[in-house]
Amino acid sequence: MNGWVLECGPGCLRCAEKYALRLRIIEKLTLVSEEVRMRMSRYLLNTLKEVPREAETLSHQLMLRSCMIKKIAAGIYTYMPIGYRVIRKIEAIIREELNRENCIELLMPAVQPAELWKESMRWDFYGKELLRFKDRKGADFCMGPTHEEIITDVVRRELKSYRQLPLNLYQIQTKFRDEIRPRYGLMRGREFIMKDAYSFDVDDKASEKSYWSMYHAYARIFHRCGLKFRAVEADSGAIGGSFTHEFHVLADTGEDTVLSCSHCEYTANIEKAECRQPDPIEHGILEKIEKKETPGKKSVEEVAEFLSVKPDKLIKTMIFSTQDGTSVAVLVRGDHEVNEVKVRNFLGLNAMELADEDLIQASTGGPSGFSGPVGLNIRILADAAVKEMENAVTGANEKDTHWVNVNPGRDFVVGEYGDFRLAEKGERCPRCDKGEYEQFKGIEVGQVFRLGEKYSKSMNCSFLDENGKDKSAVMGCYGIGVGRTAAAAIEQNNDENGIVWPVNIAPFDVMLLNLDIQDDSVNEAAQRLYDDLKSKGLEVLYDERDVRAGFKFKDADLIGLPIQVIVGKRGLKEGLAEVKVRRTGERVKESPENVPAKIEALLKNLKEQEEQRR
RNA sequence: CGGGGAGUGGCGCAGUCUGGUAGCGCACCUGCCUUGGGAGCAGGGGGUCGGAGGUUCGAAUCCUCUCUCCCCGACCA
Repeated sequence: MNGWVLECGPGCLRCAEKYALRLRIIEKLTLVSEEVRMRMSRYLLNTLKEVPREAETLSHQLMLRSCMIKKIAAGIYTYMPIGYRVIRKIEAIIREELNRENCIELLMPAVQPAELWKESMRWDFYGKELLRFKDRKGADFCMGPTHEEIITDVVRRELKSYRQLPLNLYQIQTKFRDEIRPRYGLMRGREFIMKDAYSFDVDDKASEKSYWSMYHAYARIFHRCGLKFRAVEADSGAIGGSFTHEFHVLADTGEDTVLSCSHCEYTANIEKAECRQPDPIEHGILEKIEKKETPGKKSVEEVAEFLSVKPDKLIKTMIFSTQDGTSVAVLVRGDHEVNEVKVRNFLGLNAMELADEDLIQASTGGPSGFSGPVGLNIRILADAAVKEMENAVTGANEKDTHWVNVNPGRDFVVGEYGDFRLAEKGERCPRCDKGEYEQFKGIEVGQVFRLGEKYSKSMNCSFLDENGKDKSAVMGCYGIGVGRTAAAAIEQNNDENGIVWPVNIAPFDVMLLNLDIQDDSVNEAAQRLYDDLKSKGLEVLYDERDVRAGFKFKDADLIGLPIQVIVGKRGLKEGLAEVKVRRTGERVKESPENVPAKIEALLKNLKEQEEQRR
């Protein structure tokens, strides 16, 4: 093409000095490779005007349209050059922040032998999510969905003395989980890049310290990624452990629901969110219990309407079947919902499900829709709010019949009262007296988790303490979904024209648009700008393709680099280039010499704003 | 795993009911023209119609089996 066909590179003596400078900058940025000139015509970045049918969510659509990822199979993607740059940026931030907390990076195998999983008892416990296969000798292996087994094995071989602790090891690696239903692109893939870290400490107290140091590292990481997020208290699930926080990026398309107090710091996953103890009521006259016919009225709404009472006068009775085949009744107020996670944790169960028609009939003597606690002979749990109910309505355990004027204590006995319902937005905060719950949708991008001695005990990872006594290491594990973080960032930063990358994780800083590649003076100015920007350490994608201006504008907006520099015949006539801020659409004209400084100032500004976001 | 839907060129789709030798838009290549928000005209390349079997003179189209993908639900760090 015109004038700059000659590539200069590391071998070019004329540019040797400039080159050395670039290499130094690159090292600092911890990006592995940097091309001499990021020319769009020589890059691999084919944008799509139309949205592939498979893409449901915005981030997925935009990633496909901007050529960040290509699907190879369900939940399995290639990270295309521009997508991979984003991944590397996020990884670089993670590395910096973890290293600052004295975490040490290593890399464990993706393929893991079954024997370690059998040792930790998870070979049988982990379901089909674990992709298993045999080698040529018939030995069992799996693709690692997580690395507790491997890291515990690694550390138990090395760990001898309490003097070696604390220890926190991490890796950034591709994991595989054979999800039932992968979807939403990188948001929920089967193969995905994850940072996982594991801490080892002498005791609970030290482990808690490690936990909070990771918690704070995570907060810094997501702030630096320019994301609005919340650290939420979460259910510790089947892995077991005392407490855990999930980091959720706030986005309407998130799959998780998060409740957060408007006044205090309390924030929790809806599975975990506590309900405030109900205020005691003033007791009135207890009416006489009475049977009413309620033909065909099964749901709370139907019964309430039929009997002309409010739903909160009803006691909803849910029958669950447990692992051992017994059934449990859970009572909640008619306008509340049972929180199965809370019930399951209270009962110490791994699995529990709603009873089917047969079991309901067998447990209560009546059909579903008419269950109630009166005369019920199975274990009964009740939400605290039920205790404060009077003259309530509930099923009579026979077809088309309900009791009215039912009173707890008088007409039925509850085994245990507790917090068994889902919290809702607008409710008063359980922790402070001033706030109420606000609700968010969130994308879980990270989790910090205390494992205790679960793995160190079963796999015998121990050390000698200062008294020469053998002790199990106290562990914690900490994950960040790297690809999911990228997807969440798009979910949170976009407009009708495309992606709006936060500065710190944008694939490049600047999109340089050359609008008149036939014009020598424009070429010369654009090229000089390119070199000036690069020498300032900025990452520039140079669009010098032979396409119309409109095409370049559309692509630039779609790809969403924070800053666009537009060089064209028109502006250059007045000696000016144009600088556009993608996020705000703000445009300023500057003489080319001033452009680099202007951009640096704009980027600094953007960065500060983004890192402050909450 | 239950329910629903779809597989036709790189992407988005029509054609399938009623069988007759595959088409449109975008993208790509060539030329002209145009050139600050995804231009226009002309020409061109590319598809064993997911796969296997069957029916038929003839199958993208009808039948059987199979694979893959998507959506809803249940599940899940």
